[in-house]
This record gives sequence, C-alpha cells and structure tokens, in this order.
Amino acid sequence: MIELLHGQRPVPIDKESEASLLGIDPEERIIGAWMPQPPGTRIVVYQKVKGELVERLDPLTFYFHLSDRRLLDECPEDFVVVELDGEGAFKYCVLFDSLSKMWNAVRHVNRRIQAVPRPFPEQTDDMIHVEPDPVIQYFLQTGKTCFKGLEPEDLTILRVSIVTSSLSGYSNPERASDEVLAVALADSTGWRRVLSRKRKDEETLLRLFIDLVVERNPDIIEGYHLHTFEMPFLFHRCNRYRIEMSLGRDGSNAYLPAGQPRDQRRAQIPEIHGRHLIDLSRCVSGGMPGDRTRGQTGLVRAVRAAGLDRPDRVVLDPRQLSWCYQHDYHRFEQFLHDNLTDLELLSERFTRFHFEMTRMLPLNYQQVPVTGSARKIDLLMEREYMHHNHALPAPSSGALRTGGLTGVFACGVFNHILHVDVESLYPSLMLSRRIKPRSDVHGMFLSLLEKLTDLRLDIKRRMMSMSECPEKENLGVLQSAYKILINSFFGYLAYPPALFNDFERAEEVTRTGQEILRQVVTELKNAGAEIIEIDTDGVFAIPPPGIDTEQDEQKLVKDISALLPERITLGFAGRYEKMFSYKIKNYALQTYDKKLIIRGSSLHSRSMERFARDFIRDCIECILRNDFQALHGLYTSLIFDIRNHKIHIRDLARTEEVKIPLHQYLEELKHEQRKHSGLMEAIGRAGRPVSVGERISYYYTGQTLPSKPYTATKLAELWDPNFPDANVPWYQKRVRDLAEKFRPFFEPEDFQQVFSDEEGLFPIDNQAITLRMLREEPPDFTSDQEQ
DNA sequence: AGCTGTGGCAGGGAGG
DNA sequence: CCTCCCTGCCAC
Repeated sequence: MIELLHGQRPVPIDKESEASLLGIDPEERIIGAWMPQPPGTRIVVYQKVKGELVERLDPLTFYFHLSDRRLLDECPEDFVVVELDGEGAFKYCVLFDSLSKMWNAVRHVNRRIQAVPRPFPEQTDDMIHVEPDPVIQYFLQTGKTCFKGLEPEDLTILRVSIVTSSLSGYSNPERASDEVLAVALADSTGWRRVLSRKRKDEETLLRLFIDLVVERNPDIIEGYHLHTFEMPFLFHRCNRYRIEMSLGRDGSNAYLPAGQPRDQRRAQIPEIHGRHLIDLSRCVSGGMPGDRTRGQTGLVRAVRAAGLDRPDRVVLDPRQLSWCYQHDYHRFEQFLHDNLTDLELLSERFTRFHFEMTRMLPLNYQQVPVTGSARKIDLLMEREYMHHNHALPAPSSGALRTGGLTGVFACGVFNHILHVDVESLYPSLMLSRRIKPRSDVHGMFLSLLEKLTDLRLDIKRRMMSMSECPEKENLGVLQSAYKILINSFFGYLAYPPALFNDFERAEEVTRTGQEILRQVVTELKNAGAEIIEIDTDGVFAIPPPGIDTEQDEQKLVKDISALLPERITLGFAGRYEKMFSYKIKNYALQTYDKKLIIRGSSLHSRSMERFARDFIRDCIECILRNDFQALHGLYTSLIFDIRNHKIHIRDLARTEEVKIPLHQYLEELKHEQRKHSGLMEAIGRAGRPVSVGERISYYYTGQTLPSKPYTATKLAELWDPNFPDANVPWYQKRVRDLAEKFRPFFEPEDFQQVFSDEEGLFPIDNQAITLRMLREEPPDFTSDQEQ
C-alpha cells in the first residue's frame, strides 16, 4: 500500500525495489503482500452512526490495521473504522473513506506488473511500514462511508432542484444573463423550502442555499442531472460572487476531484466532503421497464416513463420558466414542488439497487451509479480473491469474433405471431456448462453469478406474489437491475481490461448460444411453425395450424423447452395479432389490444426527425389495417404540409448531442481529422456558446437541394414562424426516401399509386392492393436444416 | 482514468 | 450517380 502512504493518488512503484522489499522475483507480483494479517485475526468494524459507535462485521475490511484505539473516539461522524482484535492488534492504523480507493491502488499495482496467481506468503513484521497520518489525511479528504450495515432510513437525503433564467431555454452558467432563479430543497424528514429571487439577489440566494444545506446536514444529496446541471451551475455562480461553496461536513468547499476528465463529453462529478452526491438520472437508466436505451431524458419524461406521473403535475417548457416566474409565480412554485415530489418518487424506486450494491462492493454510494457493470464484476472478483488471500491475474489480450445468431426468414405483414425466447441464455449457458474464466482458480465467477441469480429470482418471486402496489414496481426495477448485472457476466469475459477475461470462453458462450437457438428453430419448424425472425435468443414465429389459443402456445413452448439441454428453458415471451417484419432487428408488432410496438433503428430512432418518426408509425398503422387510401392521404398531406411550411420546427428539426467544443471541431477540420458536421456548422454560424453534452436541434434551409448539406443547416431556435425557411425540396425528398422503405412490399404500380405526390384520377381501392410477402432462407440455415 | 459484448440499419461526408 | 467509410442508434 505504498502509494497510499505518500499521497492521495497512486504513484508508480519501481518494480525492482518493491520486489526486493518483498523478497520476491521481480517478474512476479503478489497482490496483497503489503497488507498481511496474522492468521486467525478477528476483525471488528465500527461505524459511527449518529454519535454511536456501531459494530459491524465485514469480511471486506480485513486489510486494515488500527494503531491507536483512541482514534475510534476521535473519528468524525459516519466514518468507518476498523479494529483488529487479536494478536498484534493495534499495530497499524488505516482509516478509510472507501475501500475502492484502496482497491484502485491494488489494481494499479496489479496492472503495471504481470501478476501470477500465487498463494499469499507468510507474513513478517518488516514487510510493511504504514504511517498513519497521511492515510488519515486521505480519509478525511472525502469522509464518505460504505453504508455497510446501514439501512436507507439511517440516512438523511436532501433533494435539490434549481431553475435558471435563460431566454433560449438552454442554461449556460458562463453567460451573465443566466442566473439562478430559484432553488427548491426537500429532505427525507419532510422538511421543504423553496428559495426564489422574489425578494433577494442571486448572491443572497446562493448563500442562503449553502447555509440551509449545512443546517440540514444530509448524508446524501440527490437531484436529477445533479452532476451535469445543478452542481456545475451552482459552482459557476458561486464562483462569480466569490462565494465559498462550503458544503462539506468539515466546512470544506465542494471541489472537483484531481485528475483530468476522461473525455470532455463526460462531466466530472464534484465531491463534497462527507456527503454522497447522487444524480438520479444515472440511477434510472437501465432500470426503466422496457427501456434499454441509455439516452438521457428530462425529469418529467423519466417520471412518466416510470409510470409515476400525476395528472395535476405542472409541466413547464424551459422557455416558459422565466415568463412563468414573473407572471404566474404560484404556478412556478408549484412546478418546483412537483419537481421535488418527482425526485422523491424516482429516488424511492431507482436508488435501492445502488444502495444494495454499495454494501456488496468496495465502492461508496456516490460511485456506484456511475460505475459500469464490468467494473462491478471486477470488484466482486477482487473482493473474493482478497478474501482468499490470493493474488489476482492480469487481463489477457484477444478479441471475441462471434456474437448472437440473427436472421430474417420472412418479411411483410403476418397475423398471429408467437414470440419465444430462451430465458437468460448466456448466464444459463455459463452456469449449466460451467463456463468460467481460465484464470479463476478459485471458481468465484460462477458462484458469484449463481448467488446474484438466486438473489434476483428471489426478488422476482417476491414481486410476483404481490398484488399491484408501488412496492411491487420497486421490486420489478430492482430485479431488472440485477438482471443487467447478471447479463454483463458474459460481456465481462470478452472485455479486454477485465482482470479475469477469457476470450475463448466468451466464444464458447456465443457458439453454444447459436447452437441452442438453431435447435429452437429446428424444433419449431418440425412442429409446423413458420419462422419470421430470430435474434440471439428469441424467435418470432407463426404457430403451426391448430395452435390457436395462448394455452396451445404455452404448451408448444413447454414441449420444445423439454427438448433443450438441461437448465436451458424456452419461455413464452408474448403473442401478437399482427407483425410487420421489415428487416432484421426492425419490426412492428400489434398486440391484441391494438397497441403498436415499433422496434429497430430504421423504423424508430432518436436521430430521426419527429415528423419522420410519426410518418413511419402512421404508415405502419395503415399497412397493418390494409388501409392504403389512408396511407396515400398521409403521404400527400405530409408533402403538402412541407411545401406550405405547415410543419412546426419541433417536428422538423433533427436533434444531436454536441460531442466536442466548436474550437476543437474547427481545429480537427483544418487538419482533416474530421469531416464536416451539419450540427457543428450550424452552431458555428449561430455564434452562440454551447456546452459539450447539450442536445441541439437544427434543420435544413434554402430553396434547393444543397450539394453540401452541412452548409444549409440552421439551429432550430433561430427558426421564425413568420418567415419559415425550411428547405422544401430537402424535406420532400426526405419523405420520399422514408416512403422507399415500404416499396418492397408493394407491386410496382401499387407503390406508384399510393406514394404519388398528386391526387390520382381514381381513388385507391383498398381491396385491389395486396401486400407482398418476401420469404427466404438465411444462408446459415439452409445447410443444417435438412439433416 | 475508466470503459460489458456483437450484429445491423441508415445517413452523411468524401471522393470518384 | 456510385462506393466506401464513419458515426449514431438500436436489438439482443
């Protein structure tokens, strides 16, 4: 632990000198040699909670030594202290804020030098030399705890939402006109306060805010986009007035952690001594039912997606906020109260997983939601190996060459669709075939996977046994968060930086996964089903004749499942009235209660203009209804609306995220490292400051099709309804291109007639048009189907 | 400094 | 026009 003693950040160690210090071969590296323990030592962990020292038992903490018992009494509130009780106790002292800091140092050493698994050596007294003071200093720096043995109720949570005055609706703390208009605060004891600029200036408001936070003394501060909006904004504004942002428990200022940010896209997370900053937008992603995207959304949309919205919730567009503040303050205040309520609801539903992981991982709470799955698995493995006093392997190099099996067998519109999938294909395969990393000599990988799976299934069972209630939803989110972690065990195998990666085993998983799916397809075909599309672990099919009810389908699924290898089960994933199969990974489903589900980036994508998304959705609806007359109407009216500038800019514009600062873009353009970008050119022309990570809307202007489209872009906020200047030919071409997607499903004359700009001489006869269905055997299947 | 994987479609820029 | 390549987004 040499690094930790000399500073806050790991410093490179000279390989030879450390090897001689430890008396080992310099080519080998033994992790843990610097934290020996006398055998049979009993570890006692104390945590100071509300002034009381509480004893906790925790196998994680056995690396830490305590030199002086008195420190127990002197340590600040909520700090974790470890005591060794037994022979040689109190010899050394390491107080710590988070095990992760220590573990990072371990990893750092481990990665620098090729590690070979080897048993822990006999301990001698002179192997380590720990001076307590710098470590305590290090601990005091952030003062965060691991929450081991704590329940959420033991902690005070403060929720924060701020509103700024920004004419454009895009806040920029560096722009003088963008000020903090109001701050809303609520804590878990029921205390609430809205600070506004009504009777004070911004500086007074900011000072009041800081005083209130210190007074409420929360363990956790929560917000939605707290890391990317609230904290940086408050940071900048305080800076402007030279106000010390002294929010720390020890009176210290909020600060940005040392070190350069990984890339400019990702904002650095500020730190506050002794408090955990939780950005709920980071907790929500992945836990949303039916939402796999990581794309960020606003608070209101997130709450709506979680089904937690209330009918009387005040919704204000960012652009309306300033106006509302001045002219309808009551409504404005209600909006802030609704924000606070939303934060409470989201917190209740989405933080539980992260809280539980904090007790499982050597990470403090603040770090968990921003830590990826692969790293979590790495930390779990490290934890187990440390527990076994065993060194860790170094990552191996290689690459995974195969993935899931995919294919379309039929395109077009089909009725009565059965969707089946192999339940948790990859994790089940790893467990049933005992696929584990070669370097995992203790076999921890599979036991972790098994434990987490049991944990998840237990939560799921509890959930299933409940009647509809918020807690049931909470458990649903919790089990799906565990599912994501469980599914990452496969990704971990093929992840280059993972300590226990193993590309051959990953290959084995994908290969056997393909075999299983092939087997499912074969059995479905043997039963007389027609296969529409397959993807990795799921099949869309038309059930065989005679299989009509859901009960029939369930039985079919069960029968086929019985033919699969042990512990691999085929599940019933859904049934649909209709399916529009467009291309692989791109399809639409109509449920029996007439709901339309659209999947795939070519039919539904955030990069598409809203009018395009709506148009495609409407087209699919018409096609599923066989209503080609309406389809023709959709097309012609859209062409007409574009010609007459009847489309609102919100529907017309494309929205993209700003990836790099404008100056960097221009620089890279100059050196031909980058191609022109429509978005960046529009930003350059508008001359307004934008921050990296902002999502900006733009559209195309002009009278003719531009030869270089990026020269014709313009920010949507500059659009003037009185002088609409959208490029008519460009957007009409866009509509024609969208219509092209449907050409393969029509006879040429029919397509011509339905998607013609002009009204035809005769109205379209829905009965006269029959959609084409395209069937083909994907090449991978033609060979082994016959055998 | 930290990051789970592959497969697939669409669109735009750049150059022929 | 076309092809090639890169990026973004999505399904699993």
